[in-house]
Parts: sequence; C-alpha cells; structure tokens
Amino acid sequence: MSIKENITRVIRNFSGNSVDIDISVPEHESLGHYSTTVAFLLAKEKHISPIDMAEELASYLNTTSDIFDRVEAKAPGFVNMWVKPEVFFRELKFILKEGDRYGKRKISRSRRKKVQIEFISANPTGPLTLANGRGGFLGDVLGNVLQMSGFDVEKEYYVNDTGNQIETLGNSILAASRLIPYEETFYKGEYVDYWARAHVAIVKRLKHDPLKLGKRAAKDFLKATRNVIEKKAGIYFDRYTSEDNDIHGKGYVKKALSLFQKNRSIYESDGALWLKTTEYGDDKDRVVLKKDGVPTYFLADAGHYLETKKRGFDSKILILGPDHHGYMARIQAVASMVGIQKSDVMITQAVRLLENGREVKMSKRKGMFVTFEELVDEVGKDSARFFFLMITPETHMDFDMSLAKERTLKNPVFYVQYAAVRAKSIMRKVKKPAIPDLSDLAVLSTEEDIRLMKTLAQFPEIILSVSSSYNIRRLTQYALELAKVFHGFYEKERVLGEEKNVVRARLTLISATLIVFKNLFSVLGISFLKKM
RNA sequence: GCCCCCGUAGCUCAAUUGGAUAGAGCGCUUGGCUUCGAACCAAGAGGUUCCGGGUUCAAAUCCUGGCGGGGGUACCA
Repeated sequence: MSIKENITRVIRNFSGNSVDIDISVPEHESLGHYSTTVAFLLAKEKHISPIDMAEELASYLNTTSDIFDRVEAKAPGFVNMWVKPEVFFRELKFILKEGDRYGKRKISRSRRKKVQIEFISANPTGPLTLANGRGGFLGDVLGNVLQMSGFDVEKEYYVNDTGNQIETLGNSILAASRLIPYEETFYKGEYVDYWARAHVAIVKRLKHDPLKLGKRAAKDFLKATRNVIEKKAGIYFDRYTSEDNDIHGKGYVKKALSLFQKNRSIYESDGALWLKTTEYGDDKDRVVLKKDGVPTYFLADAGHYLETKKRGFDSKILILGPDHHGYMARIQAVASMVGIQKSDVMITQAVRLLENGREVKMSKRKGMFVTFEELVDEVGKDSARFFFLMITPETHMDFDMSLAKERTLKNPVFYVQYAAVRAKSIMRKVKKPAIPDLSDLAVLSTEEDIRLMKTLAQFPEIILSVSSSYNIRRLTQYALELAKVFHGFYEKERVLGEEKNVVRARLTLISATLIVFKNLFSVLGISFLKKM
C-alpha cells in the first residue's frame, strides 16, 4: 500500500464514507509532505466552519495515528501532514525489494479485467502524420499504465484495408502510372509515385481492378507504417486487426446487422436501413445499409466493436484524431448496443505545423506534410515521445520544426535522462548495497534526503491515478519533478566520501532512485541511458 | 446555422481535474566546476490567466454573454 493510500485509510476512520478523500503533495514543504482538503467537505456536511473541522481532524490524526510527525490545520480549512521519517524508510526498503515490480498493481490473473485500447488505426494509404504520432504515443503509454495497474490490456491497431479509400488508393496509383486520368479526390504524393514506379508489373496486371491494386499497395504501406511505429517510435501493438479479413471475412458486419435487427434498433427509410443511434445520445440516426444495399463504413465499425466484445472485452478505449470527433456519439451508441460496458473515446487535437513562424498547410491528399517518421528521425525517439506526452492531447499544439526542434524539444528528456545518468555514475563506482535495516537509514535526515524519498514514494500513486484519469502527462510531469529533486540532491549532498554509515544509507537511496527512474522510463517508453 | 476543442510569461506548453504564493523549457541578466558527470545548480527580470457577469470558504478551471483561433457537420472513409 502506498503512503497516500495509508493516509487515506487513517482519515477514512475519521470521516466515514460519505466524502471523497483527496491527498495532494503540496509544492512547498511548508505546507506539509501531504495535504488534504477533506475538512471543507466535512464542514459542509456537518454545518460547521471549515477551520474548526480541520482542527478537529488534525488533532484526531495527531493523537490516534503513529505515522505522523505532526499534523496542522491551516486556514481556511486545509490539513497539512508531515509523516515520520520511518514511513519513508519503509518505502525505501520496499522499493529495493520490489525492484522492477515497484509501481505495479498485483492482481491475480483470474481477476484481471480485459481492456482493449485502440489507437492510430490510420488508413494504410500513406505515411503517418504528426497527429497519428500523437495518438500513438498516448495510446502506447496509456496501455502500459493500464497494464501496470493490473488490467489485461490489448493494444489494437485497426487496419481499414478495404473499402472506398483503398479503391481510391488503387486509382491513385493508376493515375500516377498514367493509365487513367487524375481526379481531385486521389491521393497525391511522392509515396504514391514511388510505389507505382517500383511495382510496374503489378500495376499493369491489376489495372482493371483498382480495389485489388489498392489492397496490394496498402499491404506495403502498412508494413512501412509498422516499421516506423515499432522500430523508430517504440510503439507496440498486440494485434493488427484487419477490417477485410477479421471483420468482413468473419461475417461480423452481417452479425452486427442481424443483432441490431433482433433488438429492433433498425428501421427503413428512403430505401436505406437506419440505426437508431439517437436512443443512445447521438443527434441523428445513422445509415448502415445504403439504398444500393452496400453496408456503410459505420456498419463495419459496428462489426468491429461486436468482434471486440465477442473476444471478451467489456471495456474499450478508443483514441481518435480531431477529424473524427463527429464520430464519437455514434460509436458510443454502438458500444452500448453491442454490450461493451465501459467505452471511452479520447480525441486528440491537431498539430499545426509552422515553418519560421508561418503556418504550413498540411494535406495528405496533396502530399504536403511533415510525416511522423521525419519528426522521429529528426529529433530521436526519446525526445519525440517525451515532448508529445508532455502536452495535453486536447490542446491544439503549434509545432515549429525549424525553430523548436533542437533545444526546446530535446531539453526536457535530456534533463530527466541526465539525472538518471548522474545517479548511475555514482553506483558504477561501488558495489550494489544490500537491503539495510530501518535503523541504518536514520541518517537520511537532510531536507534533500527527505524530499527525494517523498518524491520516489509518489510513483505508485501516479501510476494508479493515471490509470483512471487517463491523464498521461502526469507521468512526464512526475519525471521532470523527480529529476529536479534529484539534481537538487546531487548538488547539495554527497554520497561517496562521507562517513561509512552515511554512504551506505545514501547508496540505498540512490539505488531506489534508479529503480524508480527505470520503471518510469519503461512506462514512458524512453531509454534508460548509462551515459550520454 | 448547429456541434466539439482551444485562448495562461516574448515563444512552446504546465497547473495533481474546484485548492494555498499560476509553474517549466527556450530566449534574456547575474553568480557557481582542484571532490560522486556543469546536458547541472542558485538568484533575477517577465502575468489584468482574451473581455464582462454569475456560482462558493475557494475559479485559469464550473455556469452565462461576448471576442478571437482551429476542427467537425455526407446513403465519404
């Protein structure tokens, strides 16, 4: 149990179950190691003033619990808590004992809930954009966090490898090969020309079957995409689900339709079949079978959701780009209809590309854009990941390639990685310490010692919090915070060359720091460097 | 027209989801390497959180009316 959970439990004895107990870590040490605002809520409930309530709680904690050094009520109703050093020492020992498991939730296999997280899912009609990358990092790390928190996670890339856009891709290749005239809606870009030139025989053979040609090209584009996301960006998927083979091929589109018919969610109008998505909060009903009898893309999506449900997922997280926000209501309706109990949709916002302060219009159709791959090549995996994860997914971010790429992008990761390198370089000079007794740690008493231990102890709490809030940037914030605290420690305190018992205790502290850095980097998918 | 998102330091972004003194990086000024790595640390300048009203112990955050920017709004995918 983390320190925070421990404190929560103690306060719960006082407050009862009627209120939420929040424990925060104040920025200034003068406001305690931990702080709670629960007195405000209790005061309202009991109709007394917040400060009176806070004082009551403070004196309760001071007298009944042995984990606090002191607890203080502070106007207008905060309760600030300083825990005893032993609490931190115990946590330190726990970190060493757990090692790379520190921060993980232990839940037995049979009790783990299955959750699927679907992200990127870009059409295999060309290179990935920066927005794809944004969702990619987000989904990858969120998946890692959920995994750590005891969920049985599947990261899914849904490949739309059939349908109109694939046929358009086929036609685009034919146009690039000058076999048919060019049309406005076609994909245009170097990658189309390049593929066409490299596969002249195939183009010739399939020139009367653009869909088949498109599928063939899509296969290659997907391979290229996988190479970028896995090898270059460090994003890993458990499953690439093919719309063509896994959904259409296994009859899920028809199954979804008959399920809806059975549930009387379908009606006919104007010769088409409509799904009553308005019954689940959509602003209008949606066509699933067109007048000509062709299923819409939306029905295929419903089939996909049904397939996910049938494979045992009651919980699904979908990360979409900004152009899909209109899709949210109807896909949520479908989730309910197929029986997925917990369905979350996250929308990432666009990345606006600037060049020397001026906006560069990006268009996939016209082939004008900076690809995700170019970004990663330019600044490196670690910088790209950290930088994108730092920024909240729902802000429209401006990205100036020419101006910002060097220092602004790299600095935050370097700052964090450098802290870990400094810690590592101390350990390189000594033998790994054995796990000490609590009494050996008593010399860890300076402000810097305590602050570092306190910060380390937050790691499991952050993981837990992110697993329910999906607030991924708290991880990068924490990384920056931990690095800052460690750099401060490093400048002010020494490890080697101190008295023997101090060296031993501090080495324990450094070991624990390295464990937390390692585990944190592993969740974030950035490299733990030995030197830089 | 209707719907969604955003507006915070010169620039790019934070702010533990309603908490205390609004913080980081880049840029700017100053100081710190004969001891564990200076890709670091310490100090400073820089803010009417777009504007007006409201809600409450407490608002950058919630509600409301404006202003400005981005996106969406197909029997396309």
